[in-house]
Formats: sequence, C-alpha cells, structure tokens
Amino acid sequence: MNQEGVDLERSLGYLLKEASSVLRSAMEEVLRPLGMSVTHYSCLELLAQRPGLSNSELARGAFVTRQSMNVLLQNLEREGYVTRPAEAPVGKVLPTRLTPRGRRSLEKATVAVRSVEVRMLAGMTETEQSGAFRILQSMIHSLRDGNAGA
Amino acid sequence: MNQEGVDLERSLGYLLKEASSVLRSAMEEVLRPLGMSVTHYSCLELLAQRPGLSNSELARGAFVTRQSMNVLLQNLEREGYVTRPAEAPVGKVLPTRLTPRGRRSLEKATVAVRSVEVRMLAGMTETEQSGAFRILQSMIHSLRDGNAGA
DNA sequence: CTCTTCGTGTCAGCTTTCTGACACAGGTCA
DNA sequence: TGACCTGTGTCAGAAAGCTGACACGAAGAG
Repeated sequence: MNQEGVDLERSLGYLLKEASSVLRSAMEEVLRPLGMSVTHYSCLELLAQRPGLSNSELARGAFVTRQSMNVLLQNLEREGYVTRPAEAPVGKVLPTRLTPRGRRSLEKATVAVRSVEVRMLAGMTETEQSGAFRILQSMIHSLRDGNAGA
Repeated sequence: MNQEGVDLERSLGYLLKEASSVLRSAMEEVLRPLGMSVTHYSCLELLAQRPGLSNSELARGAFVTRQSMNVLLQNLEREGYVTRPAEAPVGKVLPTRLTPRGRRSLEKATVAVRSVEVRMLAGMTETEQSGAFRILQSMIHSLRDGNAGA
C-alpha cells in the first residue's frame, strides 16, 4: 500500500469533508441494524423536536431536496412511522407528526446515534467542544453570506 | 414560514453535517460554470498532488467507493483529462496521471475552490483556524478508532 | 512450494438523490 | 380588485453513488 504520511492537503475544507464522511459512516454502521438510514433518522429526530413540520421544512433540516424528503415521507407514512393529514388544513402545507411507533423507533436510534457522538467527542475538553461549535457556526455563516452575495 | 430561533439541535454532529452541506453547495456553485463536480475536482486535485495514484487510492481520497471512482475515471480518460496505461505495469494497479489538458482544467478549478475556502475562513483568526484543524482531526481519529474497535 | 489473506479492477443491478417542470395557495403592493 | 412573487407539494426523468460478486495478482505463513 501507499500510505506514506504525505500531507495530502492542509485544507480545512478537505478535513471538513473527511470528518463528515467518517461521521456518516459511523452513523450508518449503528443505524443499519435498526433498518434505518441517516436521512431516515434525521427526519424522525426533527419531527420529535418540532412536531408538525412540513415536507419542505424537513428537507431543509435534513439537507436534502424536498423531492427526496417526499419519497422518504411516503415510505415512513406507509410503514406507519409518521402521519400526514389527507387534506392541507391551510395552504398546501401538510404538517407531519410522529406516530407512537415512530417515537419508539426513534428512541432506539437516538441511543445509537448518541453513542457515536460521544465517541466523536472523546478526548476533547469542554472548552474545545464549545470552540468547535463556534468555529463550525462561523464557517456556515461565512459561506451562507457569501453564497447570497455572489 | 416557521423559522423561529428554535435551537434545533445543540449537536456537534448536526452542525458538522450542516457545515459540510453548505461547503459542498458552495463548491458546486463555483465548479458548475466549469462543468465540474466536486468529486471530479477532488480526483484531479489528488492526482496533481500525488501523480500515479490508483483507482482505489483515489476513491479513498475522495470518499467514494472504487466503483464510483472507476466510472468517473473512465469519463475523465475518454475526455482526455487523465491517462491510464492499458496494461498494469505491476499487479492489477493502473497508475493514473493528469494530461496537460487535465492540468489546465484543474488550474481554473483550484482558483474557484480556493476562493470558497477563503470565504469560509473569513472572520477566523490564525489561532482559530489551527484550532479547527486540530479539533477536526481529533474527531476523525476518535471515530475511526472506535469504528475499528466496534 | 502451497495455501491463505489482502488489495485491486471490473461487471451488474439497485437505491438514493438530484434537476426540471407544473399547478396551486398565500401574502404584498399598486 | 388584480398582478406579482414566494413557498409548497408533486410528477417525471436522469445522474450519482452504493452493495454484491467475481477473478486476478502480490505478499506472507505454514
């Protein structure tokens, strides 16, 4: 193999992508035994924290398009994890809610995901963690602003 | 809209995913005019820094499977951006190299991507940047270790 | 030398996600 | 009131990525 310690890149962007990739893999690994994907879990978690979210809002929260979230929601609804009214109470927005089954399913997943997050933060002090939080928010803010301005 | 400042999640994992998503969008935006995707760019950049990488090594560096990288390489080869020997000089490994055309194409892309990275780091001190670097590496290391151990 | 293990390139099929497009609801403003 | 713009849900097609599987070469263990 050719894994000499070449410094590949000193780029923070590359490192961010790598971290995200490793995190995603770790989450997939613990969610697979539960028959759940990352987007699947994200959707349920969002609904638990903010009941009644619409399809589009869920999509934004899970960082996918509303079309993708829509197919996921249709599956979740068919399998009885979430409920959507047949008719929109106002406008076209269909507020989605967890069913008891969805809530139970989410509980197991939350435990699994939390263990991954704990593992990720191992070896970091409280100060470092809040520093990481602030730094990531700064990156997001800077990119979003520039994005709108460009 | 329903964008009250609900604290959605205090999770570093969520924030990491968000940052990665925003970064990806920003990169896609500046690469699209050049007819290039993020994976496409990653592949070329890796080859510039480490000429002769194999398909599998490129896949690992770009965080995709070798199968995905293989179809990308076939396209890049057909369009004249990279070259691979018809026969493996040793084993089955086909070392890939940039053509002059690939190098020219990469130069423009590098400028575009660097501008995104500069924008991302705007408002961060040198100290914060090196702190971010260390923190991200710590996360990656912790997740990788646990991954192997699990 | 033989066997086992590991990494590699590649074929096939499938899943997920995305882009493009349409009609409709609600708010704003003249 | 009517025009305009934004956000939404949804349909259809295409692109990108993944899993599973196979055969082959290299390297190490016995």
